[in-house]
Amino acid sequence: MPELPEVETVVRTTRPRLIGRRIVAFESNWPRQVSPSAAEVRRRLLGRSICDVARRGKWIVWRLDDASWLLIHLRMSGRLEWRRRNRGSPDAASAMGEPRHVRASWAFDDGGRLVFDDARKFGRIVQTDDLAAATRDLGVEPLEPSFTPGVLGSLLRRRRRRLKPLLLDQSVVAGLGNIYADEALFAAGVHPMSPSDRLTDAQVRALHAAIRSVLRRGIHHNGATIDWVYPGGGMQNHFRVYGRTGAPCRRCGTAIRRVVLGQRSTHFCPSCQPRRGPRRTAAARRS
DNA sequence: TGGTATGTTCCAAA
DNA sequence: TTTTGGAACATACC
Repeated sequence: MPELPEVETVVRTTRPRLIGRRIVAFESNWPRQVSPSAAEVRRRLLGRSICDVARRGKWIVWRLDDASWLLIHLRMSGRLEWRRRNRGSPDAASAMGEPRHVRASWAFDDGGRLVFDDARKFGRIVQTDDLAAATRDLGVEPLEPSFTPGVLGSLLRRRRRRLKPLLLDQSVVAGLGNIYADEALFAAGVHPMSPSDRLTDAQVRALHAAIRSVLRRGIHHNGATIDWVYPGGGMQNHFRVYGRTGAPCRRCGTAIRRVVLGQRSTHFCPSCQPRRGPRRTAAARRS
């Protein structure tokens, strides 16, 4: 379920229940996803209190009272879910709908228990004393004031890459994923295969505004519910291109096309997102 | 059965 | 050097 809006929703909904809580237990059933190691993370977490819950790109960031940090990445299928403290039989737990793929869990001093459920085991849990080092490779935060059209333009123009894979590169812009990249490119009216150094200033400004707009809309709708992984969001009802292959473009009626770029499905309107850029009027050419 | 999946990393090749 | 493609990770769903 995890792109920036979904992660932000998780952060906002878990924050009030996590801040001030002391961690009294940590368990991991899939040590490969825990760094530096499950034992070390448990040793470092036990007894610590959570001072803040934030987000950096697609990472959930817990600040602990010893100035250390716990980072959680949901990757493709991770989710955090509150459970009551497990004190019944396994049957009782399953009757309560215990998630089927619990890979890790935290118990807190108020009796709460948070589980990390992750069918595909791609998720990551990282303990660190150096947040800056741990997030060194992440690019600009697209909703921060520092993300300006000028910044985006310079990020795009100092490379020559196709726009779609570039937007998915977390070291360039942190937080965009396959859904919101497609939606942003549509909203900006630019073709996903456009070379990043060939956009006009107007196109850069449009893409900048589109990125912020689709992410804000995603957050407003609590993210998108796409499959069995993430319930609760409503943004999927507002997609203009993602998952709409063959359906008529809501703006012009042209059938939405799907291509594969960088091994990812890419959806776009061939009419609203022309490869050669929008037609320029004679007046615009003269100016 | 095969294709697809909201993510990332690593390596090879162009 | 930069960019791209493929495989890998692991599981579920249609």
